[in-house]
Amino acid sequence: MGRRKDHTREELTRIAINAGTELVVAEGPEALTARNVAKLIGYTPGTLYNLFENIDELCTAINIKTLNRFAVEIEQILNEHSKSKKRLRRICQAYLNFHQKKPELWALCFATPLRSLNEDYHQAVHKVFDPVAEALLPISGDPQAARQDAKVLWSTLHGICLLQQTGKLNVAETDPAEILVKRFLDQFLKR
Amino acid sequence: MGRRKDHTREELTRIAINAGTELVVAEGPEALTARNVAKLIGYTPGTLYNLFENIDELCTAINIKTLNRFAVEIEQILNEHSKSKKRLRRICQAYLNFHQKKPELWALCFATPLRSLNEDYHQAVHKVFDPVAEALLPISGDPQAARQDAKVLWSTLHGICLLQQTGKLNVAETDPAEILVKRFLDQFLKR
DNA sequence: GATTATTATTGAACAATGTTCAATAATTAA
DNA sequence: TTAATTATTGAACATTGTTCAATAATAATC
Repeated sequence: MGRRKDHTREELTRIAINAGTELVVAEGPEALTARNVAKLIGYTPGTLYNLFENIDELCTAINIKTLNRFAVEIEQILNEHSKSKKRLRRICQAYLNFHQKKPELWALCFATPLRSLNEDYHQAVHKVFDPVAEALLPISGDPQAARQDAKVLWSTLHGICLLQQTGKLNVAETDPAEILVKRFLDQFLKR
Repeated sequence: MGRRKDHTREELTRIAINAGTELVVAEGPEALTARNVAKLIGYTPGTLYNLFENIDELCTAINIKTLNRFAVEIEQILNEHSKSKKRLRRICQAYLNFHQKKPELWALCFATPLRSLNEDYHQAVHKVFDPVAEALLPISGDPQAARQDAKVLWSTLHGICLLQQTGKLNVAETDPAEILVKRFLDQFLKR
């Protein structure tokens, strides 16, 4: 078959991203292959390389969508609460909720090594990171400290979920992520 | 060629693990392929499958060696220091040092998804984890709290190094891992 | 409307991965 | 010396990512 032009380039890109997302949700990050995505959208692998430089770029595009959705959730939390500590606890809760409800998308976003992270990705990260740093401002003191604390907070959430999901810290007893995050926050916000 | 028997099965296993380690250190985790390792030790890929169930098992074997080395370092730290907080700060420092000096081995151990983690691996994790939980006992109060705090501490270190190495949290400014860990510890040990 | 130019899509190919396993040849046992 | 054992090979298969000339459907031109 030759030229079909059922969709614009932009439409097709969106279709591929959605199909990729479905694949990851249904079968995990390792199911995100060029052939799987192509088959699901009714095209051949070659077409995907018209839309994306490589498969990592498709992966990054999915992650950007994921981050943007999470950013909306954070925005809602900031609107619903005005106290800093309450905000932070709710954001952490939302993070854990995301990890629990969509572990495959979480893994694709945070536990899958990628070769290329473009500017769009870093922008999406900002939309998730900046509100956390802002919520920390009254607690940390100055902006620089708040941003550093936000990185620590983010890293801890990240690490707790990762070690739980990968089982790389399977010692005798297993503590739910919520318990560990609570323990962290109780001490972290004590100021 | 047929049967050579230059080495015992155990020797050959050790040789393969060492070769794999060298490969990872020199060229990163993605260089750890059956063919690369086989070539380096003067055998064919098939031989590796006589020694290991699959390539992940070789990967795990390397990680066990890495963890055991780190466990020795922790042991030394506990011998050199008796104060809990000093111990913990020095352990964190050693962790950061390991990450900085051997980023490829660190990545293989903590940032590479594996399909199988055997009992030997979890035992090696214990040798690194338990001393941290022990050092935390006077600070956390009871043993359960200490173990939970150890998981938090471990997760935070893990997260900070991972986000730095992968560049998945590249916001405007970059803070060295040491700064972030110090900020974490200052608050975490304030009790 | 016929012809030409453009381009979206294909599909076959290549290299590299993990993995298997019958064949083989060197060692060990009888 | 002969037979049994087994460590090692090497070729094969399936699956990856990726490339790119060929193709066929659309768009442009006359």
